[in-house]
Amino acid sequence: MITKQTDTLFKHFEDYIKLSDALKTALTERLVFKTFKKGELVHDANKVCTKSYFIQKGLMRVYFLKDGKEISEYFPAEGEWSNSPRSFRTRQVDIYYIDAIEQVDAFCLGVTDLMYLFENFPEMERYARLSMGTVFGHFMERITSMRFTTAKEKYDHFISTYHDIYHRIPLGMIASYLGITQETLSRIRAEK
Amino acid sequence: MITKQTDTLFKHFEDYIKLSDALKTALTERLVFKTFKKGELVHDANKVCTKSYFIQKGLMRVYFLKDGKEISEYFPAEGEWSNSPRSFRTRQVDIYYIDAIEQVDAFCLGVTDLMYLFENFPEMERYARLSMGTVFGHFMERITSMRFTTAKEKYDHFISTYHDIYHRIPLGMIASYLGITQETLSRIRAEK
DNA sequence: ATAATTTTTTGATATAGGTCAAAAGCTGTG
DNA sequence: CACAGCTTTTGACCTATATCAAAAAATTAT
Repeated sequence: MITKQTDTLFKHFEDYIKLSDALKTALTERLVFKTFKKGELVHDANKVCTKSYFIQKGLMRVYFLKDGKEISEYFPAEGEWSNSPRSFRTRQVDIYYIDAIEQVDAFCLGVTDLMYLFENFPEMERYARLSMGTVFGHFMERITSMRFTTAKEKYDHFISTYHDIYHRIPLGMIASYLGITQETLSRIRAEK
Repeated sequence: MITKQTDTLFKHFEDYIKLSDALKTALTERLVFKTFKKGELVHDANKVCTKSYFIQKGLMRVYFLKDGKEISEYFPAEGEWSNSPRSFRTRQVDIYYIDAIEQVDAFCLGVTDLMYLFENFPEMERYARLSMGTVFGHFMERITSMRFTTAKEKYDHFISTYHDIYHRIPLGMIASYLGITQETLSRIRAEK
């Protein structure tokens, strides 16, 4: 019998809470291993997001459409959860699509299963609260950085927060994430 | 004996969880009523933020300094908690100051008391997770809006999200919140 | 009230970065 | 390999918004 490679995931949980064997089992039973090909759609904005993916390997992109153009919202990577946050939370459709920038290995957890875990393992509530706090902090920092006036400053901040993965993301996607044109970003990269 | 006016606060909690009498009592015992005069400093960036304020009446401003200028981060108002998020969470200093835009009535809850509540009332964990989700949603929407190209679009989005209180916030503070100059904002308001 | 201070508006000018267009560089497929 | 379809770069030009400066309006203090 093949054991699921849940090490990374458990390690992630243990950054926030102590994992009991019972919770480990309950999690393992509910996680479904899933892979996505490069470019494959992970979540469609026209549907309610009922699944959250914990990325083991690879890189995704959360984006939305504005005037027909794809605007990157953020890039979930190894060791992070990926979903359409509000849709997953409120069970309503939202504007975000998710696709795979690279081939992805992930564990899938459905809302219903997650709810079961919240009901039966109070420490899951704590995990969610604490891990959400971390993400919240990143978002705040990002808002702060988006007000840095020049495009160069925005790009520099992007590089520093995404230093491990920025070279794996196409230029055009980074430009829309920063709210600048790809021409401008290309010029910023050229000088220096 | 004077009863604390905890109605608004309890109502806020009950948007997310059912409040037991025991939790109500535990909360009431730990909340300290506090007022701030207009312009008074609520939190100093040079200190660790150990208190969270639930605003009953009035308006605050969370801001930081960039090149000696005050940049508004957001404006906590009636029915919301106000603190320096990362400092409160990590017990380290952070860049944010908080002051009162108007005279404020608030309930103060210290970190230690909050920790006690998390330890003894699992439903508090759930409350925190869920209410944080709401705030998280607002932040995401804001990041999306910050990429709207024109200053006018940013301002329109601000008006729609802060429609109840935008007229109570001085123009200069709104401008720095949006990342535009106050001259530009003044001109936007003038036309139309 | 009157003065003092702060906030907002108005004007003139400069520039970062947008738009449009086209060339160059990559990547994958039969 | 060669072609098709992307992605990135380069160039020319233009516009929204920043800057700087000063007047006007509003708020606060004496």
